[in-house]
Amino acid sequence: MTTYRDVKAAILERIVSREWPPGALIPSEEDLARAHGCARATANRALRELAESGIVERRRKAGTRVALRSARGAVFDIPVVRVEIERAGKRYGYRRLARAEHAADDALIGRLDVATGAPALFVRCLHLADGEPYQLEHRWISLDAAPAARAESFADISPNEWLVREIPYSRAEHAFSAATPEQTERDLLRLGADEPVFVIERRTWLGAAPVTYVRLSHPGARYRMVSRLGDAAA
Amino acid sequence: MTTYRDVKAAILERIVSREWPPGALIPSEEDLARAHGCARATANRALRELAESGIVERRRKAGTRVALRSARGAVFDIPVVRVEIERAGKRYGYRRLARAEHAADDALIGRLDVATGAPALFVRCLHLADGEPYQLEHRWISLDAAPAARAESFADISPNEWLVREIPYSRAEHAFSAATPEQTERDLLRLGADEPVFVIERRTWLGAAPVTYVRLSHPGARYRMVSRLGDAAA
DNA sequence: GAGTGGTCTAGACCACGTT
DNA sequence: ACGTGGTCTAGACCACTCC
Repeated sequence: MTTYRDVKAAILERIVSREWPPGALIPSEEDLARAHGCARATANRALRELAESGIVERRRKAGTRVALRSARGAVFDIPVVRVEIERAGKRYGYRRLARAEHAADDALIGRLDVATGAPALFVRCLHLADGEPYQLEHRWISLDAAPAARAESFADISPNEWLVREIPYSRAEHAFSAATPEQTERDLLRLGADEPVFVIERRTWLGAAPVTYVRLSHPGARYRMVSRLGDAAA
Repeated sequence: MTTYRDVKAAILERIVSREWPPGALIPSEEDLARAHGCARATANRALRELAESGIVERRRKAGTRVALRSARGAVFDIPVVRVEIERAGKRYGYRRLARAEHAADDALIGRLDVATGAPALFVRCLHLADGEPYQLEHRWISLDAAPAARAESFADISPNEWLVREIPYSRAEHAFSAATPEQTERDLLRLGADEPVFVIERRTWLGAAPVTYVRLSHPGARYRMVSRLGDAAA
């Protein structure tokens, strides 16, 4: 039986061998199905998945071509920080530094995408690995989207973990950057004089409603964010 | 006609409304198909795609559950730098700073994953936006995988762009980090005294053969890498 | 207009893993 | 053992877009 994986591998093999170089036209679904002795749906799934991972580009009538790829689709997993630390074989530590309820001001509106005066909860906390500062978390939670957060002190559980358990989301936006830490941040993360921070920002939505904005900073010199390996490979 | 998108949206809607909270069991493909009056294959595609974007988790026999999601699948596009600059409405500039052929030494072997003594080409160049340094590129190319690079001076075209045009790849690995620049880098990027760099590293393979390792550094305070918005949303 | 991809259907068989 | 997901088939109709 010819599977869609077989077809996918066969196509990838021709691309890799440069028999079909970047820009080349790949046979139509029907031709591929005939050549491999399978149903058109099978060839379709192979091509569709190759297109999803950016290896080929498809257009009706124009056909399927080997993509001239820049470098699309680096996929990153950002795990719960506790899991990340424990997976590295270290002891996880947690300290809540601050918790306060605010009405949204202008600065927050830009980040959390809520209306003026909307109730929001701010939490600052520190995650430690083997007692060493690992990640500093600044978090704003929309109390409209997650009213249950009002009853939670976050003294023992991090907002990160609580949200994962309690509030789903349907859309997320991430940004990565490098920054020079402010004095407070430098002290909390016990950073060296010239050491930068690696910053992950995330905003999530539940349907149309913004749920949370978080800024996670790591000691830059000791942290690397590595992408999941490409799934397109054989 | 009920499409797989309809089914997907209907499921997402119940997740978003918390009718099916994180951890909840979702009806089986067969039940969903019956409920929506569609074929099982249609329900299957809806659930499969939701699983691919990490919204649900599937296990044979155990069924499909709303995922307890950390934050998986932030997808980043890393475009050709020239395109990135031009899309921002700026004038693109390019300067090749160095080009040299080496046999791979230990340091390179760790990064490029080639054998000792394998021939490699090193290129350093600078990309500018409106005359301002934008990105510094350190590149090693395996001459086994891309022998044609030997004939290319890279005086007028960046290795980035040349590789995209000439050599396909089937797998890539990315890492992002923050770093303190060395003096040379600081000068080339015209960085302020305390300004960190945002570093993107990429390794690519063509089948089993390593193709290239590149380190791209940006002025950290002026650069943000933002993820494509989630595709799961309605 | 004609070729290509996009999708649906109804049925089938199999693999896996929980029970 | 049995229920669930994983996949294939053969055929069909439609939508887009290039010529």
